Amino acid sequence: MTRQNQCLNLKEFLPYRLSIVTNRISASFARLYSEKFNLSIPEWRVMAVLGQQPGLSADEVCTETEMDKVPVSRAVSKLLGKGLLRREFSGRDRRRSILCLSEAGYGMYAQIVPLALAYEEELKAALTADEQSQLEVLLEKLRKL
Amino acid sequence: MTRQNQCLNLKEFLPYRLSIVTNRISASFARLYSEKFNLSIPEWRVMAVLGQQPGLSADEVCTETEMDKVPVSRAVSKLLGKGLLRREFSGRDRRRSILCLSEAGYGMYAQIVPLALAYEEELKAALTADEQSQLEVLLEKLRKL
DNA sequence: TGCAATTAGTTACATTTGTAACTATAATAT
DNA sequence: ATATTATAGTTACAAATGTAACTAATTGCA
Repeated sequence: MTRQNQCLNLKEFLPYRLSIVTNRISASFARLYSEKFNLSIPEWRVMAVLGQQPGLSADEVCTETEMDKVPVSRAVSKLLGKGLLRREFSGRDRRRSILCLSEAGYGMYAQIVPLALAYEEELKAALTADEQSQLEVLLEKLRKL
Repeated sequence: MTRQNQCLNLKEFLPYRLSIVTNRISASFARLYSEKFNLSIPEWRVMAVLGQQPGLSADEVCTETEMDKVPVSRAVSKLLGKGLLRREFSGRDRRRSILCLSEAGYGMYAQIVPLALAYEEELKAALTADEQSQLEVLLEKLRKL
């Protein structure tokens, strides 16, 4: 048995390739909003989900974004501190928070969304229409694992 | 102009979907080797590249793995401490390190490689042959961005 | 030669992150 | 009713990470 049998070609290894590509994309998109708006990745994620679905609890933000509750809690308190978020607590269950973007938060969100969409278009522009729909299918299949 | 125009559907947003899928995959693969062999992700990456290409310098490990030199330096010193790596310094340029897996390192590497390949097979098993080759093409195109 | 600029790698410090413990409220069971 | 368990969210502490400063060796060039 030669060493070749026990060798892994990292550059062809699927999890590795996925993470290289994804990390690059995440990082360059993050630069877009962190430089201009001074938001961390978790902060942006919380804003993104609340922009679309106002009134979620912190817990619902966790499930929507697949984030842990600790980073969500920290992002929420930072966003509250910056005045980008409003928080109430449910009357029925006083543990449960009700989170919405504030006016300032919506203003910032409305500025970031076009940047995000433009960035996505830029990515898609590198792919043919067929490849774009293939990517949809592939991501969906891998997600379901 | 309605709010809908400024709204981003996070679940359909490409960078977001990519990062969810990739992070899940990375995390579940990392569990495989971190639980059994107590390796961090950077440590595994360094071992993986040296298993394939013995004798690289730390700097070359950086370029091969797309890691920063600081995490590489830390991973290397941990691996040296665990006896999984051997290090010499080049005679021609005494700054330059020459890194190889030790016997123990090869032993561990040889145990992890089959796990890695099996995990990759498991991922690929969720895809048809066509989809597998599409994924190759897509990753390559996105990488080149 | 010798002095500035580069390069390889490490260290220090601040920031981020993750795990686990904790508080407060609500639901469940006896 | 009350004790137990579960849930929402926060806090504390340890570990990981990134940026920038640092050391040591080499190169380039005047």
